[in-house]
Amino acid sequence: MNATPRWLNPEQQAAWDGFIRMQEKLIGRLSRRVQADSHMSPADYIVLAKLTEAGGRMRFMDLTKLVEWEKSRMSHQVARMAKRGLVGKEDCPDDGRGAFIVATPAGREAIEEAAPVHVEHVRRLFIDALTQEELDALGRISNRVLAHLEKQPD
Amino acid sequence: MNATPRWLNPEQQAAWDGFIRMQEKLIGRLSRRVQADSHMSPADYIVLAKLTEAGGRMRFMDLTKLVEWEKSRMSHQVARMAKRGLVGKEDCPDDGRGAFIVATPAGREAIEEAAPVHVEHVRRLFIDALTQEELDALGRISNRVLAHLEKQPD
DNA sequence: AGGCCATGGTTGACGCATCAACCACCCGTG
DNA sequence: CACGGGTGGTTGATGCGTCAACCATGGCCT
Repeated sequence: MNATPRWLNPEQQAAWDGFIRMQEKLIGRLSRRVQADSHMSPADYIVLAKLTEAGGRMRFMDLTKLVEWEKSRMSHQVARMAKRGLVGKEDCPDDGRGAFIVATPAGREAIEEAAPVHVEHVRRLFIDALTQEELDALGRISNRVLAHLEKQPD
Repeated sequence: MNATPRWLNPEQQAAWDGFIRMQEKLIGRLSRRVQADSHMSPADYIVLAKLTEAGGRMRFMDLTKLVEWEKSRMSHQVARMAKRGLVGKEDCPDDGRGAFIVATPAGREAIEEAAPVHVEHVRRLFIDALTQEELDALGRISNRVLAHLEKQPD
């Protein structure tokens, strides 16, 4: 309805385009590497990482909140991982609805093997591209955007 | 194999975590908004945008290269979009294998309606969070990472 | 006790992305 | 002409993410 929508100015456009392109390529490459040399999806990776960091046994919803996912996503994810033997589910005695999700030995082994490879790729593809000042700047910028998002409706 | 893998130092880790978190939330929110108020996926959006920018009619592979996708992805995407009437396919007379992909009137209308809404969300969620200097910094950083990625194997 | 909403978690359908295999046609070379 | 390799494009299987609906239990309030 707006006859002259407020398009981005060239600098804004350049920043946005560059960011999008970079983010797509970087994330894409990283997840394909993880997949290829750990036989794990990024989702598998982060779930196992957070889960084992927390001792390898957690309530479903706690884990879900920890990684900031919605429950349905986690439910599907855990189901797939359970089928592949990376985690198990146990009933919660205190709460009839609840479930614990538990890293299996295979799961622990998988993440311990994957983690150093993963960090090495992060370093190679991302960290090594930038100076520490640039990293700091990016960190600050990211946090500003995050803070902004939380104040924003929707 | 490495007894003491080179973990990231705290500043590096902070930058990486912040970036990842920001990127996930931002992209997630933006694509849900696009979906919700244009009934289009981000993939639909970018394909239609690039296609109409280029006049609304392009060879399949040219379009694929333009958006930097792999052909199978584009093939599936175009098939879905064709089914929904956003684009059409035409045979290429000069090259028996080739295909033109063409924006339909419905496709043009859809993108023209979606574009201002999209840019408004980009502005609201991202641009408005940052100063012009920060945008410039992010743009430079993105380009450095992109350049680095291109030199990197894999 | 009964009723009600919130919480914890699952399910199914659907669209998207990737991989690997495949088909069809073009073109250069012998 | 044949044939071999490269290009253009499709297909099917599989896993991931979202949405909406759903079920079961728990906790509160009267």
